[in-house]
Amino acid sequence: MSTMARIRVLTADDHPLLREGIAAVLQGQPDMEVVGEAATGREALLQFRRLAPDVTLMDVQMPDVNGIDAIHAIRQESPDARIIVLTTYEGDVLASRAIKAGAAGYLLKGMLRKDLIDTIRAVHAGKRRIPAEIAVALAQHHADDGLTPREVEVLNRVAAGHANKRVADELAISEETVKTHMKSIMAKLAASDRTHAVTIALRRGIL
Amino acid sequence: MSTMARIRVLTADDHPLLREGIAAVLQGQPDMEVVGEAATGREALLQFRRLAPDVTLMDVQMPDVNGIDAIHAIRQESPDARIIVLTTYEGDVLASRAIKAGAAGYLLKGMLRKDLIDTIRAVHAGKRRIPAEIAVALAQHHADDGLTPREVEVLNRVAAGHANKRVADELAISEETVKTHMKSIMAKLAASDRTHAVTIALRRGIL
DNA sequence: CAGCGCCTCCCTCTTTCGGGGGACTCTGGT
DNA sequence: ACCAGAGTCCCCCGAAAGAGGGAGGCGCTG
Repeated sequence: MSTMARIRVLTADDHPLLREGIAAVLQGQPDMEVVGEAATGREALLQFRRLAPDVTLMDVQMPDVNGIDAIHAIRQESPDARIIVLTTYEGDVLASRAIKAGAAGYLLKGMLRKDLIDTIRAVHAGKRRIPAEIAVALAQHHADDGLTPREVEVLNRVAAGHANKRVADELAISEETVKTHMKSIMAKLAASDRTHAVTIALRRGIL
Repeated sequence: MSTMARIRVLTADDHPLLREGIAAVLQGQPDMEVVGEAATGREALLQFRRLAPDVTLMDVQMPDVNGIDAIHAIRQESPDARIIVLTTYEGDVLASRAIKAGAAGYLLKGMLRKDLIDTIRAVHAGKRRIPAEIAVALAQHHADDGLTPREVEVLNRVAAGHANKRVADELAISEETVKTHMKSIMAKLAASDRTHAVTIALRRGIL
């Protein structure tokens, strides 16, 4: 046991109390240890470079640089980095982005200690661990999510209460184009009107 | 020291990891101890009755019964219960409701260990601890937002993409009345249109 | 190079919103 | 007894939104 190398874990979360909780749980495990902590995405990247942890637990919503971008950055430098996303369920879009960014595991903060340590061990062993509820959500919306950058830009302004005409002026395009974008947004999200589209987008984490 | 009674704390949060973190922090303090945990509002109420803790740490968003209602229920039975709300910042409405429900403290999950133990000690001593950022948010939207139950009902359906006419049918009132409600909703939230109203309501935690 | 997705623009027509009024009940509190 | 707030209903009217088309350019990839 003492000769066996422990799993070195880096935790990245903007909630100190949660990091404390993770540390407390891992401290009770003989085969793992927290070697570093980060409160922002930028910090996470720096700490990853410095420590080269075996497993990284990464929150998606962090100040400075968000978790998704941090995962991208880390995996660009170290394509075999083992990263687990740790989050309260924020909508399927964030989940799917995290998976696409290269996360090997997805943990909900509501999960138990056992799930945490199981997932860490599994991911460290090179496996992937995506909970069923997330997988289902991904499958359900696999085809549709894809709003284009322009569409997101339009929807953002619409959510802010801007009329089509005003959005058109802001983006320096014609009102007709904005209406075209709105049509395709509502079709993609299966929304009955612009208000519904905004509701869906906010709940899914698109906006 | 050993003769001094310790502050008995109950934690209510649906995130086991966070409860673990709190427990870990309090374990390091000689004058406090976690005597119970709850994962839902209902559990929190039951545990409170059973344990009569000195201080209760309560999350606002929990399954079953939410934190605000749980605070109401507890303070109705024990008006001198000392309760601290613990949450990720969800918008000022939840904060103000929690304060009104009788919370003596408001803690953000992003806060440090020191803030946690300081607030617990202060609240246990009968003081109130509301962070400046929350106080400012409360002052800005001074008199709460004050959407009436009926208005929330209307806005909920509007958020779901229902036209005024349809909302009218669902609530068995005339379309004119729905329009009147929408006018007052938009005025209260200072929204430029229905879509903006929904955005604001979702971000503030009203919907 | 043909096709596809993205972005852009235009037209018509109907429905829906939203601003501006006013007005009637009922309730709870001063 | 009175007044404020909530909830209801009604009017007019201009502006916006949405459903229905069509259409062209541009960049990427098979």
